[in-house]
Amino acid sequence: MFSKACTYGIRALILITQRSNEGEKIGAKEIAEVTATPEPFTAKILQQLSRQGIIQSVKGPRGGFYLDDEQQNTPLYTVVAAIDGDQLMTGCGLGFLECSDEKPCPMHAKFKSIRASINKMLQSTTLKDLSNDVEGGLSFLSLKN
Amino acid sequence: MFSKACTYGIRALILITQRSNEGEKIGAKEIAEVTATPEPFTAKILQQLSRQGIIQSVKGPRGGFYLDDEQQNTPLYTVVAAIDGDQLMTGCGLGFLECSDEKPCPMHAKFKSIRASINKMLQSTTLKDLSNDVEGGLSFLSLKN
DNA sequence: ATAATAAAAGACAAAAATATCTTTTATTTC
DNA sequence: GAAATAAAAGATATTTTTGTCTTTTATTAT
Repeated sequence: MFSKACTYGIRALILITQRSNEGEKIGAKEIAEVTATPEPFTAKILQQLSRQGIIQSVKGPRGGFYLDDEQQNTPLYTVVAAIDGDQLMTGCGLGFLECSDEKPCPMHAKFKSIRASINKMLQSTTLKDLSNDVEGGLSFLSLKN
Repeated sequence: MFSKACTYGIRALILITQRSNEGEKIGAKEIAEVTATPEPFTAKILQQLSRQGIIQSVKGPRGGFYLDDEQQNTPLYTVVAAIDGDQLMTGCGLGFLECSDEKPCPMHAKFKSIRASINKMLQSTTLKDLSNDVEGGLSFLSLKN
């Protein structure tokens, strides 16, 4: 469903959101450790998210990554689109370019409601939502791969 | 969502089902042309599906691929599992191994109903269903990529 | 039997995704 | 200002996916 880069990115963002709420920044090394992801690869993804304005970064001692208040309201949709593109959310399930309601591929109808619920979920779930659940003990970010 | 191999495989299977209903076999070359897929790659996927008992194949002149009656009732689930595995249907959305209802990842709850509808769709849709829609003009298999 | 046909198998090639390593730049602390 | 720190950037490596090509095997038709 999502690429590894995307799952690593989401995991990292949830953790950064948590720390940001505690007024802390967090470095790539600790992010990789806590989220069980390969550090240099995760660092690359964070770089990309920073360039795209999804996170803030500060170089140097006591530097690291954080999210400002506005960024904590970023919906998952934006994150997934930034890393994986929007093929999952808008593209044809069988990979056809010309597929549409008017000229549907054989899976078009079957896919429609599924795509709708994926989109709804991605648009209505923010980083803050996910981080709140972890904070409240409803879910866990530190699981093994 | 699906790999290219999987979308090519599904496209091919729908066409083979149509032809099988007309009592015809169809060769890899024509399959690739009609479904707009790379021929040798599609041929490889068909080989794999044949080994896995999802399609029948006959070598030599007038040979080709076809589905027997039972195989036409194969649900998409079986096809997707055969080509892509069942990570999409059963795995964790964030890629964690240990994710479960008891110890859920941050996206677990959000994903649950989506995964359920994906599974339901894949289990309840057969190759024959999809081929019937194409046959009835409700959907189209020959679209551009 | 022979020739023609079409899938099977296996080797090979290219591209994309994943992962790592090194050097540079910015920032902070002393 | 110098040293230390941590992200940015860029080069490189590995693996997986996608795609192609060649040879072999089975079948059919003549």
